Amino acid sequence: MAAQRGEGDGVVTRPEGSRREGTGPEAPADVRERARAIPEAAVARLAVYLRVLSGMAEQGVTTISSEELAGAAGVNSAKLRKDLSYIGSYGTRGVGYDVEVLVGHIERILGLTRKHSVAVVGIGNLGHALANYGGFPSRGFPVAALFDIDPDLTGVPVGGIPVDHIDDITTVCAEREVSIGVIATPPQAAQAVCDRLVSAGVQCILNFAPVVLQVPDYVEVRKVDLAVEMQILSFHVARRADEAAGDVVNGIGVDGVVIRP
Amino acid sequence: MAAQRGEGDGVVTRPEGSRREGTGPEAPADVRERARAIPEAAVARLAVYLRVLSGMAEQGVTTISSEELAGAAGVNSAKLRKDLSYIGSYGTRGVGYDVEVLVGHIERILGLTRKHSVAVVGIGNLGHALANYGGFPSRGFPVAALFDIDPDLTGVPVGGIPVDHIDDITTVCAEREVSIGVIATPPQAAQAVCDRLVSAGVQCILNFAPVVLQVPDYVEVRKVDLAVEMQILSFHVARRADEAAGDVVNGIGVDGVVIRP
DNA sequence: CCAACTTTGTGCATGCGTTCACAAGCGGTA
DNA sequence: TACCGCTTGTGAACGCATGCACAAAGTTGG
Repeated sequence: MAAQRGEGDGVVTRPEGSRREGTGPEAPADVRERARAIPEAAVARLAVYLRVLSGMAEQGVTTISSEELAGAAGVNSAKLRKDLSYIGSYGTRGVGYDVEVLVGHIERILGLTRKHSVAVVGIGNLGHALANYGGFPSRGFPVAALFDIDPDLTGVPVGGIPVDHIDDITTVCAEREVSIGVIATPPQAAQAVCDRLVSAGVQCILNFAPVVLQVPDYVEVRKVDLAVEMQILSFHVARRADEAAGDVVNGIGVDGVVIRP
Repeated sequence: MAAQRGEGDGVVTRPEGSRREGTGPEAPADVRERARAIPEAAVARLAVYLRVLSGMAEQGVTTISSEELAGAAGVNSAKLRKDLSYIGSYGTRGVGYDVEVLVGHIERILGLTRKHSVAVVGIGNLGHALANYGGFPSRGFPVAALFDIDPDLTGVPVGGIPVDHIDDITTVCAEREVSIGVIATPPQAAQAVCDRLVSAGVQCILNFAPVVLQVPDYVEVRKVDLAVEMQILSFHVARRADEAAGDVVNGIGVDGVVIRP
């Protein structure tokens, strides 16, 4: 047990849980890796900054201060500066940041200088919406392939891209160099689809199905779970209702539920 | 069997108030406040546990250990137990958790004992998908209203719900007691729609538009930004490519892009 | 009824992420 | 050129979340 080990290893702590691999010897954290050790939370915000900056650039803004950009992105200016400091020092003290320059650097860090072909699996309501979503191609994520298990759908183009049968995932993904897979299937099918994508070499997956996917360590999964989002909001609604009611009937929620055991 | 939300069980363990409060010369930790002090991250995970547990219940599982549940939810078992401890002590040592009981308590905490009517604004591709999405009503989030700015759409039902004009948001939302607003409009319209929802009394918003919404403090906003998700994945793709390429040609990415100037 | 075994609940330590506060650096101005 | 005001970049403090390890509590078997 490496209890008192304070430095050196353990740069990335992934959720261990149930992985399919044994405790394989990970790639040792090398030096270059550390330079790239940008907090996950910061990466998400960088994407937001990028969008704001792009909008600014379109409006002809050439320079922006951390205070302004932070306001537009909805964050604290200190946090913004720290986030930007992870990618380098590209501001000018006393002036601010050059919008164009910053856009370039963020795009580089986020890997947007190369195209990332996307495959969408599951052409139901959501799949249709995703296939037609203009936001993907316009931002460097061309939808290169669509898949469904329904033979009636295969061959029919959706949003200009023909639908292939799910059995062809491996070959089609390899051919079109798909690097990101989007799962928009019913929950029952999600894990199987995920497995196929992984065996087709896809290492990044965006999962809309309400299931917890089991993947090897080297695969990156992000999930968008509408039910979870709704329930988080529900929690806040309830909290608020309790607050309001709690002032009157201490300890008892509006619907009679005991709040404070 | 045990009443899921009986009024009688109120007593419940009140641990000898030995929670940490010595460190804080702050305001005396409000008691009711504590019940509410569930970390945001834990709330999100509770929703996941709930889904897993519901699935277990359907399969006839009556009891589950923290280890099993944690595995199915993709988290560490210690974290799971800590998350559950935030909502109370409902497990049995040596045995595990009663699935039904746990489901009941999580639902109560998440506020799922009451219905939360949802309004979807913007009936484009995504709006259609959301209106037809079965996951909402089945989980206690009935879609009570749809809105769009296009007069051609108003009146036409989508997924069984008629579309109202966006100008009627205030009255319709009040009538149907909408508590959660979903914004699926183009980015340009999002802030205006948001403002209307807020003035209609909606305090929780789920935003799919790629903009940072400005709202009063008392309004809770959660955002689902596909572009950001894709860019985070892109970041990981790039990081990986750098790793691979960096070992061979230091500083130069596989496609010739300079990675570390 | 006791002993051995299982699993929860939680105190504590660790590490990450956020915020504060300020020195360093740069442009403008006299 | 020298000074002044503004803004960046970052060291350090703080707070929250995570993971570990174990006592407490309950069950099972003899």
